[in-house]
Amino acid sequence: MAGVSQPSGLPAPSVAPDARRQLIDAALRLFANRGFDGTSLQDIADVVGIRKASLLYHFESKEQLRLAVLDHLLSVWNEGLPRLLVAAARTGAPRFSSVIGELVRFFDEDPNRARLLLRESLDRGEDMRKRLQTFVAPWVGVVAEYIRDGQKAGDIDAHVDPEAYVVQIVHMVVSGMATAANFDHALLPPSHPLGTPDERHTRELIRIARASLFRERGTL
Amino acid sequence: MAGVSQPSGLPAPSVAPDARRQLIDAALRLFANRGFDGTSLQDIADVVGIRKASLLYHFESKEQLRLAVLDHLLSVWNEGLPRLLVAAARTGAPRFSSVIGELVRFFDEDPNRARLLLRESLDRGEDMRKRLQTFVAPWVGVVAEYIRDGQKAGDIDAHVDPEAYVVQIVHMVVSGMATAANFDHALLPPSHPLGTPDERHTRELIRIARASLFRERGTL
DNA sequence: GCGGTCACCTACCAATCGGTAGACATTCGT
DNA sequence: ACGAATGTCTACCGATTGGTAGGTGACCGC
Repeated sequence: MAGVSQPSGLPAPSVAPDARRQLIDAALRLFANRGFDGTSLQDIADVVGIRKASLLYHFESKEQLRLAVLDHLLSVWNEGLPRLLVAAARTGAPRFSSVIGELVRFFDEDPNRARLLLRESLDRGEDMRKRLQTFVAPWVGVVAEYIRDGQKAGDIDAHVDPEAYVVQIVHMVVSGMATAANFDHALLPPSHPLGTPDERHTRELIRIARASLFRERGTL
Repeated sequence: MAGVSQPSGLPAPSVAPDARRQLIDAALRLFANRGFDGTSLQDIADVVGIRKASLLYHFESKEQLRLAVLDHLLSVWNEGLPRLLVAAARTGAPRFSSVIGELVRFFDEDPNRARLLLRESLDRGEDMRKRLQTFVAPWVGVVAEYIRDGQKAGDIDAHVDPEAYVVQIVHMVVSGMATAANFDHALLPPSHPLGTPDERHTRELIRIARASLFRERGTL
């Protein structure tokens, strides 16, 4: 039935330098946009151009592919971490701009990252909690400590709850990037003197983060 | 038009008057927690205690059940809208507290609402965009107008982009409530002098919203 | 030349998916 | 009392799912 259209004798050796990598990339994109349950192994194999059975040669199960995608994402995050901590080592407003800039950049580079993270924490909260505890919690602690320094020095509002503040901002960035295209474009007029919905979204995000942090109103 | 309740003309209620309602409730919970694709009609029927075929008597397809769940959710939202607009009709700080309080309450009442909304905008952004445009955009406009009044009166920061601000805060509330249990508990220590992670989350959310809105630092 | 491993393939499987057909019982207006 | 809805059931369907079995060719060190 359903005579599978065997395209040909498949003469192409199909270089396939890093099929594994290609599969992870395709899976990231599909998982992020359709969800884990909404994506079949067939879908992923089709994108890469191999058979489903060949996919299962590289990853012994769908679950393990999921883990590989997540591991890959977190390793990319870890690569960028030093740069972020360097940014956090500055002082005052430059520090603020640098840190939040690095954060935004990571997800702006590929919004699928934000979508996947959001989906994972919806689908498998328990697993995600552990991962966040390992990969993000220490970094949150570092930034929170910088905030406490700022509070002692007097340039950061004493009412700020450092950890909770960082978590909220991260949350805002992640979920914002994940659904910005849908959410903001629906609620913000497409053309406006202040700019495109995306621009207004990002600008206001940074304004909110800054205005709710420093004691004195920032000078833009 | 979708007649909500028959004007006493139809006697029809009969034995299982709320099978439909039960199914919608169960579907909301399951869709919110496992996603649409991660939930089978069998799962939903099991929760209610009927057979899958009986479910399909009430909803002619899974897709229509999805739409019914969404319609129900938005009708509940619409029921609460007047109260929210009354809150918005106040002035100054009380207005702020009332509005954001109503918003938080809606999702706090049942966090599945936030989870479902977030999932829908990830899974079917296009559809969600239209729904938001119909049900939320007008309300965003009203609140934004109030913010503009406040800016003219001088008690709200002139740098605030009214629409973008409202969207950001709504975004923060929705995605915050949707994943609070996982996200915050992972990154905030379970016991802390400032309170539970939930308390700190909500308190900081409101602080951020307020501090980034008013020109003068609010006095709590 | 030869065995082994790698990376892919075809062909298949049991389970589950959303959905249909039709029997059966209860309740209703007439 | 009776026919018609209404709501539930059992039994089934074709398609798709994640996963397995086993074959084939290219390339490797020896």
